[in-house]
Amino acid sequence: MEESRCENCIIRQFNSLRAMSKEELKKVSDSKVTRSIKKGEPLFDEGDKLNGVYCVRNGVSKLSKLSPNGKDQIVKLASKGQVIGQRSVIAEESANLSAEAVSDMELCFIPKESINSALSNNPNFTLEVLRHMAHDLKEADDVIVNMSQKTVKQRIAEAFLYLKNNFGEDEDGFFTLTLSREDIANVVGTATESAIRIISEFKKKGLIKASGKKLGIVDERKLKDLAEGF
Amino acid sequence: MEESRCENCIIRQFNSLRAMSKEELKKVSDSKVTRSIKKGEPLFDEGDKLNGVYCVRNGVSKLSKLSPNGKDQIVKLASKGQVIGQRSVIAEESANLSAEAVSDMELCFIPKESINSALSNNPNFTLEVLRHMAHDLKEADDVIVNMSQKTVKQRIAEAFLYLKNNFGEDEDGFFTLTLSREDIANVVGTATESAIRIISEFKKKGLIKASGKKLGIVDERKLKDLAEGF
DNA sequence: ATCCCCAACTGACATTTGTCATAGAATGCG
DNA sequence: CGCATTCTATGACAAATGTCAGTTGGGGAT
Repeated sequence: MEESRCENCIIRQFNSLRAMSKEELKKVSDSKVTRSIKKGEPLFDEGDKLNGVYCVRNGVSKLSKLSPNGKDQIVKLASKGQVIGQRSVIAEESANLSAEAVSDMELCFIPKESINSALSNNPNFTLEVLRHMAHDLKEADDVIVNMSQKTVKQRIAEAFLYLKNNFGEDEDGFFTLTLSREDIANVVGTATESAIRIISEFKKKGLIKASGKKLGIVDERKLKDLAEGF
Repeated sequence: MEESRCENCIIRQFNSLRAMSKEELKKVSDSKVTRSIKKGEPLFDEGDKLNGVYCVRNGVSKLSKLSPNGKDQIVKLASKGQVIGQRSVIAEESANLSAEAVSDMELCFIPKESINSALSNNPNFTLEVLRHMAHDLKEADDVIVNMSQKTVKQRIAEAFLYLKNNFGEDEDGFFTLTLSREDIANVVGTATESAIRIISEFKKKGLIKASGKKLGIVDERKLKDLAEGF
């Protein structure tokens, strides 16, 4: 069971927990709860009060928000090493987004008390969290620009590049993370049918490939050009 | 000149500077430089290295980003009490957005050294900044959802409500902040002509009013319904 | 005042995107 | 294995939005 101690967990190297002291990590480790979630199961819903944060050990979760017209917008995909729910815990607000597993997941739940105590006692940790959030904010601003200024076609091209760069591909060049067409549509903010049509078009043009539900990139250069508007 | 000392500045009550200690504020006050900017003048550009942050005393600045297709997307409007450039200074990155005055402005430039020293020495301040950034991040997520799921008409309706709620109106019910049609278009992420057409439509329907360049809300109820999709 | 210029506006049209309907393919389940 | 259900796909059409072209009008400069 030694590997399940936060002090020894490699995952934390990727997130703000690395700025915690030995003692703080011990406290976190003692209070944490490991959870397994199957693909399709919810982690929490928009409006829920979060009593802590989730540190992703394995798998991917989609963070989405329901718009008034009834459609889901996926705002972020969180995978290994990412911490989910920080924002709500820090701002002491209920969750702004809902989280659901898009692949089987393992995560550690860390009660907010552990986080809060570190935040008020360890300036290094706070600063580290702050830096992370500053980075997230920049990414969010970029997404705003993409969403409002790029065409659906450009955004889907970007989504493909994003899937490759963030989650990788297998030996055959297919994405490690398999998303449904509906999820892809919800990432780029369009109708499922539109997404499917454009994916078919990309396939015909030889930019991407598909096998069953798996998708992969064939011509990255052209896809990049397309995303930039050429 | 007493009023120009940060220690006595009311403005700071609205932002994270309120969490600074007396001594820190003194240091900030000694190192700060007051700047006046006329409407239309730039504060800094995307990619610039910021050597500090700006605290807005008066006026409004638009923070925008150029998309690859050559159009400007306004991501945020910053007014009295807001701090501009925090994100870049904290993340130690160059500016992700460019800033330009949309009305005459007065601001205080605070060198990053003062900020950084407070960040590493005063956990309360760091936490306060963190909370602010968490709030900004939530707002950004909401904007993402709006941008990708709402129609241009809905977004323009929202923009009007936003202008009223954030910058107020004069005794005749016109917005305190006057934006050009182009700026409005860039806030909601659409073509200037589309924005103008929809504004005309709203005028005809008696939802809003216009006098010269000034705009104002007539029927807030209906405008809200429209923004929500009814 | 007059001219000039840029912002505001309008029309016509092309393009993009959403919606509805339907059919085939894949998947899970008894 | 066969059925039901969900996902993928495609066509036809409607609606939303962008683009281009041209007109109007008000404010500032001289």
